[in-house]
Parts: sequence; structure tokens; C-alpha cells
Amino acid sequence: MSTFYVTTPIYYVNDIPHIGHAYTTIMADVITRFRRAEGYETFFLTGTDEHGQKIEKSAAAQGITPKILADRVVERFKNLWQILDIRYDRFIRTTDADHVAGVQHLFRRVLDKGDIYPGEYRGHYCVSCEGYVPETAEKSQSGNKICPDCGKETELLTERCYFFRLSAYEEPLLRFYAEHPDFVQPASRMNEVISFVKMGLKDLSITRSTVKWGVPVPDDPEQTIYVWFDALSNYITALGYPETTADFSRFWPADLHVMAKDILRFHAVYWPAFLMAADLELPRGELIHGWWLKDERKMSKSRGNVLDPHILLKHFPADAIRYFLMREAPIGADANFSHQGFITRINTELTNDWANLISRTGGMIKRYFNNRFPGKAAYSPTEDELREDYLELENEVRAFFDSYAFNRGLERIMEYISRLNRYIVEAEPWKMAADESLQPRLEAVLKTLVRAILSTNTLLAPVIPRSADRIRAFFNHDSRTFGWKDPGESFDVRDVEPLFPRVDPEAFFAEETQSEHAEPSPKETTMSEKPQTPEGIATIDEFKKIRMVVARVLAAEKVEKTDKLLRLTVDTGSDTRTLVAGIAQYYTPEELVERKIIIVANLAPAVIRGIESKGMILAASDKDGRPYIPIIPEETPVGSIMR
RNA sequence: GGCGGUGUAGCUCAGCCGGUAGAGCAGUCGGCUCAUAUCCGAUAAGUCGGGGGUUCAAGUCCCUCCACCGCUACCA
Repeated sequence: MSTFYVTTPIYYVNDIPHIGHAYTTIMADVITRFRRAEGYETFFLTGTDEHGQKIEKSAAAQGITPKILADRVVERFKNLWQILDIRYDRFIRTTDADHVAGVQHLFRRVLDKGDIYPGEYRGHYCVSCEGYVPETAEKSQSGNKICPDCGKETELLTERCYFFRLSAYEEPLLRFYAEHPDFVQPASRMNEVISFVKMGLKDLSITRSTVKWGVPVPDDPEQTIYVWFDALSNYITALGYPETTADFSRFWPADLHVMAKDILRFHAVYWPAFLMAADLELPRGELIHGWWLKDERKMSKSRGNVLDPHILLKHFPADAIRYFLMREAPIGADANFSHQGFITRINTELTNDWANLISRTGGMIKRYFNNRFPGKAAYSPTEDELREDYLELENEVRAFFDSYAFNRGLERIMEYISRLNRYIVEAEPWKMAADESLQPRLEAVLKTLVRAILSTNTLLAPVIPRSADRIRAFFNHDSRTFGWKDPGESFDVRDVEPLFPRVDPEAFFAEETQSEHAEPSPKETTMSEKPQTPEGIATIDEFKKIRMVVARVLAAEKVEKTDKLLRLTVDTGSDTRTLVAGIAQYYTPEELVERKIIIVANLAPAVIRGIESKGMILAASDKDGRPYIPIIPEETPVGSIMR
């Protein structure tokens, strides 16, 4: 039997499960169920990433061990997966003993081969946060990077660590991509990966001595294995690596890693390189989906617009959420989530079209035949047509699902469901029921409907498994494979009950606005918010060191070959000076000239794009970094000091 | 700045290798009654972002411009 191995990323336990996690996991679950219905033997893996400094610190802040913290969050993930009918074969945790052993084995193997070597890591270290800041962090005027978490200056630090020889895999990776152009889907993401690798790869630091909560490096217990080497390995350790007997040999290489776009590079560059270094086979495919946006913006904790699946689950069955997520967004693109859109989609397609079709069919079988078909049906060509149409539908839908175009596949299914509703109207079974001689025709119509419903149900089942089971139960037919379903000529059915109760939008919104105000639960915020930093207080003397004055813009122009920079010439009252500001995306030179602004006058000068900037313009900055330059009353004298 | 993508009816989007525009939702009108007031039919005059080109013929190919998005660089 062919096998199919699907994974989700392992989710970091510093975060509680939200709609984004649910989306990835549901997608992987749908793919797994779909392959199973096709006859594959499947393995579906999900789990949690539990190591690292953030966990260590969150746990310390709560006065518990990292493992206990992880245990708690893991429960939340498992609960949600259960509610959402996610059926995984293994839930792996990076703290699982077999994973730890597997990672160490992989590490040693690559070390022995020479692609891991000891060296020194230089990075910008934030003393108060006890961590390195990313290379992308912004720099202060004095040239040190600023910690994005606490806003303090970092210092350049050097520590001993191990490197992975990623640079050696540039060519092999490019060759691999060329030979497997479908490795990453959608194709646009594959292009991103290729262009990234073509720009050159640097060796990767893969251990830390500053992180205690992690997998120890074999024979060097001061070092722990850093995030990606540890986390990505889960895809093989979950199958028993380094043991190559049972699951590993059967399911590796993975058929599909499913993930969101933000971790593409780690999966499409680092992971294949690690595997090459260990002489292991590479995964066959990676499926990259976009983000769910709320109000056109990325959901984020700091913005407070994260969508909690539990709110939807109060009003809708899990199937509805699964259906919506698969139906609404084309794979790859970001999609906007709106409650209104959600309710409309579910009410129209699942309630009005699909559930109502089943309801009216079941209702007529009960009313006209008392739930038992006598087996005297007289068919017409129309019934054959419906069967033919279904077979065509099935082919198309399977093709769509094969290419992960779930939205298109479901759309196509809805088309067929419409066709069935139309069939009822055209056949007018209620008129047949009034005429005794048309009983065989009536039976044929209703029986054909049952067959079509059961058949369509197998296509929908991967997406909405729970209602699919109920439908099988209504019609006493249990087949799970694809194909035209036929329970026979003479059979009993049960009473049909409502599948997707209609949700009244007004009632929904009335309740939601209430609960949203009551929502923010204290426990969740302590876990995600960073601890208070009392050291962040400035004394009055420190404040006085900063000299802010009102200045007038004399001239402004865009700095050549930059997107964001404006060069401003300003009158400070005591001198005329030049400064550079990164506001060109939001302010035109014209609207700034003659305007009064506040600048920091005694800031150490910095050279930006070859221009010496003496000072800095003050502007409010929102969550997206968009600047807002305050309005200064026109009568304010130039040179006035802010205090 | 470099690379890539998107821009089609009020909204969300289909339109493969070129042949004179489609679906769903919303709206309007009408029909049925089996059904969770559900279903069915009719109804859309949208410069297919702007401009130019190739062609007998272009949302569909080429060039260019604009807007937005992604990756990346530079940078606040």
C-alpha cells in the first residue's frame, strides 16, 4: 500500500493556540483524510516546540519549571485539536526523550562528517533580556543595535558555539530545486527560496551556551542545540530516527510539510541541507499557505486582534470552521477573516444548500415511504445523468485537492449540490406522491438523491468529517472510499436531523461584542507579555540630557536611491543643520517645508547613506512603524526647548 | 534599489496553450412548498488598473507606466 506522510510545524509553546495554528493543522488533517480515502496508508504528525530562552523566562516569571509550562500549553493544543476533529498519529514534543536522543544522534552524525564544526558566534547581545537580537534589529546612532524587546542598546558579544556548514550546500540545494521544481508550492514561494539561496549562504550557528533549556550537545554539555536544528529534526525523530526499522523506513521521506509562509526558509533551505549532510532523503513537498488577516491586518498579540477559535466554536460546529478555512482562502495568498463573511458562507453553503438538501430528501423519504424503500424504483435517463455528473465531479475535485486548491474543489462540489437541489424542483416529487401510479418514479428520484448525497459526502468528508459521519448514519451506509455510493434497492433510513443550524448574524454579533469586552483573560496575557522592566525608568536628570527643540523645515528632498529617507534642512534657532529621517513613505517633501517640527538637537551625529545627520525628528510611531509628526502651534518660536 | 506576484461586475473571486467577458454573495422581479423562511427561475450594459505594440483576433502574448502585496537590500 502506498504511504503518505504529512506534517505540521511544531508550535512554540510560548503562544496559545489561535486561528493560524488551527488553519495549518486543519489543512494537514484534510490532506491526510483525503489521502486515506484514496487508499493511502497515512501518517499525520503535529506537536510542540518547547525549548529556548523565551520558555525558560516565561516559566521563571510564573515560578514554574519550563516543562510544567510546556505541559500546560500542550494541553491547550491537544484540547483544541480534539475539538476540531484533528486526528494525528503522533503529537511530538521536543522534550520527548526519543526526540532528544534523535537530535543528538543527528548532530553527532553531521559533526563526524565534518559539516558541523566548532567556532565562535559574534552577535549583538541584550544584557537585560539575556539574548541575542536578530541581525535585522535597528541600530542606534552610536552603531550598536537596539534590542527590539526592551529598547536598550546591545553589546557585541562573542561566544563559543557550533556551526553548520550551510555554505557548502548552495550548489547542491540549487541543483535539487532545479530537479524538483514542485518541491515548494505555490511556485512563487519556490522562486523566493531559489533567489534567496542564489544570493549566497552563510554558515549557521546551531548551538548556544547562553541557553540552558535545550537539547545538550553530545560530549559538550555547556552547549545546547539551537532552535532550528532541534525543531526541524522532529519530522524524522517522530518516526523513530535513528532507528530505520518500522515507521521511519515506511514513511520517510515525508510527502508534505505544511506551514505558513513565515517559516518557509527554514524548511526549504536549512532542513534540506541538514538532511543532505546526514545522507538522508529529502521531503517530497512543502505546502506554504498565507496568513489570515483580521481587518486587513496581520493578527498579532500586541495589536490585540488575534482570533481565538473558541469564540467561533461557541456558535458553530468544528466542521463549519474547517469548511470555512478551506473554502475561503486560495492556497498561498493571505486572506481576510470577517465574521460576516464566515456566517454568510456557512449559512448559504452548508446550511441552505447542503444540509437543506439532506433535510428535504430525508423528510420526503419519511413522509412518502416511512423511511423504507420497497425496491420498485423506475429510473429515467435523468438519474443516469446525475450519476455521470457525479463521476465527473469526483475527478475534478480530486484533481483540485491533489493540487491543494481546496477552495476550488469545494466550490465545484457546491455546484453539484445546486444541481441536486434543482433536480428536486424539476422532478417535483410532491406531485408524484399525489399519484399512486407514480410511486416507482418517486422512489427512483429519492433513491438517486440518497446515492448522490452519499457519494458527494465522501468528497466532503475530509473537510467536514463529523457531519459526514452523521449523514452516513442517516442513510445507513458506511463507505469511506470515493466512488458512486449505492446502498442497494431496498433499504431503511433513519430520521434526518438538522446538520448545520442556521446562525442568526444579529444574535451572533450581539453576543460577540459583549464577550469581546469581557475577554482578555489575565492568565493568557501573563504568559505572552514580557515581564515588566523596572530598569526602564528614566531619572529626571537623564531626561534633561536630551535637548529637544522646535525647528523649522527650510528644505526637504528625497534621498536618492532610497525608499524611506528624506533629507531635511532645518533652522533650529541657533543654527541650520541637515538631518535624515525615514519618513518618505508617509510624508512628501512639499508638505514638510516651512512646517515646524521637534528635533533632538544634541544627538550624536550619524552618517546615513553618505549624509551626515545631526539630530533626529520626533514623531509618534504606530504598531506598523508609521510616523506621525506632531503639529506645533504656529506661534511657537523656533528654538524653543521642549520640557 | 533588485527579484517575484496581484490589479476582472457593489463585495469575494474563476477565466488552461489568444477568438469579441463568467460564478458565488448582495440587490430587483417572479415561481414552488418536500425542506433548517429553505429551494428554483429571471435579472449585471463591468474602459477586464492606464498607455503603447504584436496579431485577422488580446483580461489571455510583448513593452511601459501606476497602485497594492511578498521576498531581499539599504535604512529610520
